[in-house]
Amino acid sequence: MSEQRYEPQEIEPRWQALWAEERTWEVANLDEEESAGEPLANVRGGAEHPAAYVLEMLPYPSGEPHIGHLKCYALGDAIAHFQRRLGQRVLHPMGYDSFGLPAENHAIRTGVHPRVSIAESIASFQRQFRSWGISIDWSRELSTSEPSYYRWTQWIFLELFRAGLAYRREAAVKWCPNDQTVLANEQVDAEGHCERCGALVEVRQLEQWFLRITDYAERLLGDLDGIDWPEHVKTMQRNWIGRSEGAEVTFRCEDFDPAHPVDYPVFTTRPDTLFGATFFVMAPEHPDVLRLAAGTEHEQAARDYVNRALNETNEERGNAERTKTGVPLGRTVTNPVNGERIPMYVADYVLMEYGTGAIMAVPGHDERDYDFARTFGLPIKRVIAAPEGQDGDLPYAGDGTLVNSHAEFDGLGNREALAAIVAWLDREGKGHASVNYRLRDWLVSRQRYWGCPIPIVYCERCGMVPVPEEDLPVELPDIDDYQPKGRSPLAAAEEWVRTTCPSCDGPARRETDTMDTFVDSSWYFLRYCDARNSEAAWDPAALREWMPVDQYIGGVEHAILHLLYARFFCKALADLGHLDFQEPFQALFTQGMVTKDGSKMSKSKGNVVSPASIVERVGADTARCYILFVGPPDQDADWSDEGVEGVHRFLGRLWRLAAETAERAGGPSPELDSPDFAEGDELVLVRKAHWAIDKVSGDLRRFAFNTAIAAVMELLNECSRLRESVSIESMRFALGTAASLLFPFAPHTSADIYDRLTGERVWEQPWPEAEESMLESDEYELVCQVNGKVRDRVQAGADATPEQLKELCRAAPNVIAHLDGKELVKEIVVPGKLVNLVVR
RNA sequence: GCGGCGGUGGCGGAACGGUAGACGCGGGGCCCUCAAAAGGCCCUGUCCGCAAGGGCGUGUGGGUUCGAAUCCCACCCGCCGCACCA
Repeated sequence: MSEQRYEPQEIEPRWQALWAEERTWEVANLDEEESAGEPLANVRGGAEHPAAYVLEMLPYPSGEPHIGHLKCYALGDAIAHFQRRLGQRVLHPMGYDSFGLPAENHAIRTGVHPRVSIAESIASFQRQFRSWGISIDWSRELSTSEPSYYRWTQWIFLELFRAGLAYRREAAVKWCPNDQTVLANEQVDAEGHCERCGALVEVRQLEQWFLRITDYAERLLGDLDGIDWPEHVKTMQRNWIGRSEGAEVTFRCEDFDPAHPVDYPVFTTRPDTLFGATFFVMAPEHPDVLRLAAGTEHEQAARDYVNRALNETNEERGNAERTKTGVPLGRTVTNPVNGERIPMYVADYVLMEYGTGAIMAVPGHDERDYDFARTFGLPIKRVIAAPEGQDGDLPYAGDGTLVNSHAEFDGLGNREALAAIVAWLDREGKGHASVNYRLRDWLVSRQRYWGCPIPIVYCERCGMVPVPEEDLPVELPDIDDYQPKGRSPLAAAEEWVRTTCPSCDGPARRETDTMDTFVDSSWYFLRYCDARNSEAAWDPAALREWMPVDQYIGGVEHAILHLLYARFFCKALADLGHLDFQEPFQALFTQGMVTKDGSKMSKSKGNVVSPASIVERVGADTARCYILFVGPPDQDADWSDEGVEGVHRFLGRLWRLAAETAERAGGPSPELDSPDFAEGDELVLVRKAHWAIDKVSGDLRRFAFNTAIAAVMELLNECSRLRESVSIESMRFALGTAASLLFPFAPHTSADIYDRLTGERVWEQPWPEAEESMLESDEYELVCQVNGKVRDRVQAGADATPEQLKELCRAAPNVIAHLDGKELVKEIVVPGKLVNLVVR
């Protein structure tokens, strides 16, 4: 018998070539399949089989894939394979998020067109995905920077524009004075520096494009309840949306111009403390601040303060620890509930973006207002008394009884009073119940080259005009100079910019900003369903077949942005009649990071593990199994080369024992049935195989890949232990089962083993089912406890009655020793497990 | 500060309220070999003991229970997210 070596370098390319040749993982849409006549290999009976959509977040193709990609796709592939073998038609596509800053920055440095560098990266990603053996339907591959894709990104933008969901507005944006460009939020570090050049970022007022995601705040919040996502991701989204219930209350300013009083609404979550308002504060950005201060003794001070505040970074302003600053405006407003005139201030602790940009200050019951009042010597009034026995020191933010307010409300519990005061305000026309959100509209314009052009032209006569659908895509022109100079590099492409108005044929200019890349990735999962459609973004029938995504997989770093934007797109598109579902991702799995020596892999730390080198050394199956075996996939995992070796040894042992068994059996034979009349060691091994089927199936359903692989290891250990004492048939069954179970994790090795043993294709086999009778045995080890401590173990029959079990336990030698001279108080029997004797 | 997650051998990690430490790594011993690599077999929480066996053990302190890593209360530590959001 020849000694055989496990050689993944030979095995893996062989199976990859077969899968590529036969296009094994392609699935057709049902309508295409009917007309095409020739069903693809893995379309089993078409419509009879339920559709499943398994999707990993699409990669940003920069350089080469890293270990995090390997983990993500190994994980998704395991799920996709499992679902296929459960009889589902599985859509498992791949694409590239290929617009974006890294490619553009590379172009600025090297002069290489982003299209060229992106194409190289994509080629590298494709090569590696194939070398990892990921079961991808390549017929649906897409790249967001291709005109055939972004044509539809533009179409969606125009749909949103027509619905009023895309609009232009002046806003404060991040501006880098060195690079002369607006920056994406994600390009500004925590200290407010430009990620690229390190300059301190400024805030500028510029007209920008926004998407009206705030219209969807309530639905984005509410619909979280109906989707199967990790709780922490839902929590993050809830916090980000930041819903607050309260009231809008109007304060009137009459001393600015008594003939024309001005009303200033404020938002408060505590209208019950309205009687405690002793001053009023406006944000420095509030448009009326300077007008109010004009002509008062505070005019200059207010002007200086506003200027200083506007030039401060968010980081400085956002620091709640520092002493409160502000300047009086020399004006007063009237508190609507008691007619008191209270002074107005401007202070930077009030934010223009939240609520109305002005607040009523209640220093007795709000910590920030309290700090401000202490600094400026303003009155602090208690209007809520803490319950008996509780520390009610001011500022007191807890519940209690209203005091010092008004005869009508004093003595009420504050929650009750809140409702009563809001009702009163409503009746008097001075306020109403209101809900506020932290969520802001999504700024989508970028003064950047490598992005999707915004399909709008500006005409002197007609104003802002959408590009007609038949003229899409507005293609991104080639340019020579990628350097941003305070406006989009596209603005220099004069020939491209100059155009004619679609509406009046007069001279017009194109929008030169491009879209945030998060727009591109907010709908790509829809395009996969009908990726080659040149007539429309998708055929609604294709979406009905596949959407929503049954299992989405990716990193937590997208917990808010991408996942929130994609949800918003679906809701908006559904409202416009393009979709008939509200949520894109029915279930979400967030994978943990892969670290090295406990820290994040990075080039500067020199601790980067390259998937390509691992695959070259030990094979893709080892790499994939290791990364799933090392720990629960939602947790961070530390890369260990020794651990990789361990998994490699396991695959080698499995493969060698299988190859040897196949040889001993005289080559492959198709039947792989569970041997019927096994006994002794035979039975032990066959039972172990059925146990493994049961264990791996359950573990796969709950994404416990680490314990699933461990179960196959246990099965192999049992095979090794019993190799001399069991029949070739039992061994074939056990090893074939091991390969079958391991296929979702180590597809090449498993396919090879299964082929050697049976001559059949493991991916075409249905997922094995454990025989119920094989999961029970007629004897088991009964644990005998005395006072909850294990004292002995004895063999017990599966059908023994509780009485018999007690009897067995009492007779166990070491139990007898512990019962000596004690009084038996109680006997607990857990059939199949243990007996616990309680003694005194 | 608010919210979320976590704390188990030398290490990664297992464990429907029912045998704590599966599986793997690392370590030790042995076999094969002229030797090594590769491979195979055995041991491996800790302390006492020749052994049989026993004590102690899941961040800390309490509680519920016949029985707690698991449930409850209080606390300590670590990680992540948000943070002057009225």
